[in-house]
Amino acid sequence: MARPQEFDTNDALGKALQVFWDKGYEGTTLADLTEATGLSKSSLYGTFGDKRTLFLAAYDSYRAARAQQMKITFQQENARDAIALFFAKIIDDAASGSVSKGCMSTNQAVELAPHDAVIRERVESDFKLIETAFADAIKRGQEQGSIQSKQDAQLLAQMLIIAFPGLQVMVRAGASADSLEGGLNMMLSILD
Amino acid sequence: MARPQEFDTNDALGKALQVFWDKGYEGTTLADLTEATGLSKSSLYGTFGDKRTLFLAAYDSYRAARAQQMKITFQQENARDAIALFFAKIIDDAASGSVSKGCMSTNQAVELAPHDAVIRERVESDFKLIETAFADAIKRGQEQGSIQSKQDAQLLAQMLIIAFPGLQVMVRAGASADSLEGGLNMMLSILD
DNA sequence: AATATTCTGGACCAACCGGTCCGGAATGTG
DNA sequence: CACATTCCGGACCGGTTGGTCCAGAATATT
Repeated sequence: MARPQEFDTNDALGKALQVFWDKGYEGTTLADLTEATGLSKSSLYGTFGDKRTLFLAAYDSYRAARAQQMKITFQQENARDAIALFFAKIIDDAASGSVSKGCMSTNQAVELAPHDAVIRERVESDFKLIETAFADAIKRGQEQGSIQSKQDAQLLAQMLIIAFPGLQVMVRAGASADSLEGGLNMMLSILD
Repeated sequence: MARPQEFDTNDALGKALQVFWDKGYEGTTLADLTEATGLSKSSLYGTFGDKRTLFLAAYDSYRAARAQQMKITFQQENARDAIALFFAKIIDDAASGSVSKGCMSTNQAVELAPHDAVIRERVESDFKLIETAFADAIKRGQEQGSIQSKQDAQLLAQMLIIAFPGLQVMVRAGASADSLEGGLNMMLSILD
């Protein structure tokens, strides 16, 4: 009955996400988005609504994907390895040749969160999710013996959640993997 | 002979800085700047040049002021106290009622540094300066006994320099002082 | 093949962007 | 008091912004 959509909605959302992730909200123009997705303004608008709505959709897809990735990472049997792996992946991002975009939630914590309650809520929720994953992993590690420190799991998680955006900012600013690994390992050594 | 400037250049630069610091580069319009400084476009332009030049001047004044503050903080006799004080000041920023702007270099690491070599150089230089101050303080603390850890001072400094932007991002995103203190103290405990 | 429906490209829009410029106001000097 | 000099408000500019809209192309159904 109707003409079918010629493009893949999810694919277009993913392309838009890459731009927002890289350039931020303000730094991204509609021209950037049409170029990246290959769509015209009207298709973009008809499908996703205005710029902000598109941004939120893209950001939410990012958040869901990252949450899923994290979940998988923390399924690692050895809890201490899981935590180390989680951070190692961030640093790997710095080592890979291409320009690193860091973590979008961290970027948004800086760009929009201070003046946009909707974004701030999402950012806080993301950090909380990670902190909880840390805390759970630490408790598990303390039970299984992979984490020998008897320190309070919640406090240890609060320490790690500070390191997370720290690393992400460093990666986005162009720090080398080498210079980050040393400091990270030192911090993780407190788990032993 | 000539009509004297009616405004204080440094004062105007400071006002402009506040806006850039709060809203970022892209998020700040010339209208914001004229409103904050009370100057007209032509005065702003004649005194400081274009937006980017003004931004760099404001940013550099920020960097100089912060470097000076840091220097004073690290003059604290007890090296371990100096480090703790340095971080405590960041968290105090979160506790003070007004909206926290975080650290401008951290903000710029996210906003402009990835696509602007000039800014990136400044950001990297700032982080390096802090890392060096950490390393020096740690060595000093190890000598004087205020820092008991025998770990390599450089590695410890690399750990702390990861925490720095981490805390700043958290503060800017609106984290409470309480939730940050625990994690911070845990990290600092590695110095003991 | 005809048709109804929906997609899509690009013209179009008002508002705002950073930046320029000029004419008049203000002021220190002689 | 007159003048040279500098400051400064705001008009003005071209380009870009996010956003709207419509005419025509494309297609699943009948």
